[in-house]
Amino acid sequence: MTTPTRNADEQASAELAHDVRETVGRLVRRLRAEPGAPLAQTTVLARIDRFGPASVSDLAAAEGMRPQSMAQTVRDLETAGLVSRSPDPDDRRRAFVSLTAAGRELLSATRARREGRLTEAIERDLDERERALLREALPLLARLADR
Amino acid sequence: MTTPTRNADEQASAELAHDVRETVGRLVRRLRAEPGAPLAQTTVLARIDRFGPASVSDLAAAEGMRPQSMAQTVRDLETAGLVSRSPDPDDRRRAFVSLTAAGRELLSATRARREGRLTEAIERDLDERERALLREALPLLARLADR
DNA sequence: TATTGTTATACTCTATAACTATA
DNA sequence: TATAGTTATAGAGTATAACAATA
Repeated sequence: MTTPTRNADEQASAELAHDVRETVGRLVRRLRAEPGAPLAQTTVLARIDRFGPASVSDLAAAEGMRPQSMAQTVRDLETAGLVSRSPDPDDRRRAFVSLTAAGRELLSATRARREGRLTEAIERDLDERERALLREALPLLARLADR
Repeated sequence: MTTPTRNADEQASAELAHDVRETVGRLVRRLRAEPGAPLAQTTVLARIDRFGPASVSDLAAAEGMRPQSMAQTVRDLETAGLVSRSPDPDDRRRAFVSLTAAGRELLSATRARREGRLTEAIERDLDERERALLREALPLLARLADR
């Protein structure tokens, strides 16, 4: 028999793990259900707008997904005319993905609707202390994701 | 032109929203990639184990998804022999979903592997202060999901 | 050899629509 | 009428495998 403390800690961590899975699941379901462009595409669009043009590999690494998966998302965005590619002159394997005028327009329109309502919810349903708490907690979740 | 403060706040919230989307996306991708039963099934199994038998509707509400979607997950679990149903004698439309011996066994085996490693990561990569912070932050994310 | 990127394919997850049975 | 549940179907999202081109 191990010590009661050890067991209690493990139990607490297991319950926290369950709560993390459930909360994250609920949130991603909710975000996906929002009107407008698909979540994965919108996130990539917002990332390019915020951090600038990037290669498919860079985008994949930033989102923590496989390059093949990101290639699909970028292809869909390109087909929709929301991004375009310009070859990297220094490395002909690479290409920079950047927003087209249409992509910027869609992003603005989305933001006029307050970023698919998540931004609105953050402003309306959380106070400043809670927003600060959330800002502190996100890196912890990222650490769990990147372990 | 609106006040600079208003714009700065909106900007900060929009960036927080982006970070939430990205972090949650990364985490759910990582959880899905874990070996063992599919994430959605494991979560339902863990929920029944923690909170006891429940109807499909109850489970759907708890996870914030449609009853039709939960019906699929429960059907898959039943096909795999991990859960069974017992009719509610008071309401013949309803049935309680509970774990079978095989379901309990799978859950134990999963926990022997430390709950798909998320529990392990929580214990190993976070200190007590960070775990407390995470516990505080989860309800905020849930609020954003349930708004 | 390693890296960047691609297409083909398949699986998980979850939604909407349309339905049955019971309350 | 409302609620609990189901099946059918479709779409988003992402992975693995296999490949081509460039470094």
